[in-house]
Amino acid sequence: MVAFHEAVGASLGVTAVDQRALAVIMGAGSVSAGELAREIGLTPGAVTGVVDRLARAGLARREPHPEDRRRLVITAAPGAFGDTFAGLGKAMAQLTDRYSSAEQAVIADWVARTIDVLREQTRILNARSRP
Amino acid sequence: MVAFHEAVGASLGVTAVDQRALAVIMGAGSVSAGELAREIGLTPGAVTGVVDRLARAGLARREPHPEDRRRLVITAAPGAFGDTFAGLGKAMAQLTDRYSSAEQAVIADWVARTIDVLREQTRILNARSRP
DNA sequence: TAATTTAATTCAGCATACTGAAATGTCGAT
DNA sequence: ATCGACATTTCAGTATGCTGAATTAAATTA
Repeated sequence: MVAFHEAVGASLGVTAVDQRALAVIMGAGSVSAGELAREIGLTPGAVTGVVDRLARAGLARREPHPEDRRRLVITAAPGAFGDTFAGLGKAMAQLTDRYSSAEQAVIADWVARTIDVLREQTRILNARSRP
Repeated sequence: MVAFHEAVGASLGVTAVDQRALAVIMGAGSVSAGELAREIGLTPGAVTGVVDRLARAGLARREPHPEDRRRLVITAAPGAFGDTFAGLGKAMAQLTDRYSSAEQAVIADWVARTIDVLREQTRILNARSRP
């Protein structure tokens, strides 16, 4: 999975950090530059570059905030990963079809819990290395 | 999962490439510096740095080749990820216990097939970006 | 034995992305 | 209307890791 993400990055000209930023953006729906900076642990100055690269790759949009003209509204571009993830989506859909709905439920449960485990372990590691 | 790997890297002072190199080393059992260079797509000069970092982190060993003294025998250090992955291993073992052996079989099957899908999609992406 | 090829390392030069600070433009409060 | 606070960008300086070439050492070939 890590190799796949590296390949996606190389293919689109974005870094690993950029992709994590995009995940944050998609998770939140939309964020400001400052929120993004706090969320991914970078300075505001670095976020400009992150959003630049995501926008250039067609993965995110940078729009003015309707009420506060200092702020940005950063959103994921609709169908952001379109071409890049189309192959994966199709292959995974095909894979899913091999299982009964009961089996799919078990798999979904396991995946959700595995994500929780990874999140927690990531938190622990990060706490250890930058306390 | 990508965030976890980044955290592992930060915690051990190794890069994403280093970790992929380690995966290659573990997969092959042992490799020479030149083989590693070809495998991960770097110049021999860069491989010196990769092995330096892996060795410094205690993840790999650099030993002389018994028959050809120009070559290196690079191996993964026994119990390489020990501390770093101990928490993950324990948590995942606990998670596994929640499922019946029939369910575990379904999950294992899905994971194996998902890995195949990711491998294939990675191959396709890499072929597209560096043809 | 001498010449050539091969393996790994070193090093200068280069590219990339981050930090920290200054600059710009905008909001809210007095 | 002015002042201070805030959001983002810009920019110089810095760190990191890669390439490509030169270097060292060892094996192979003549």
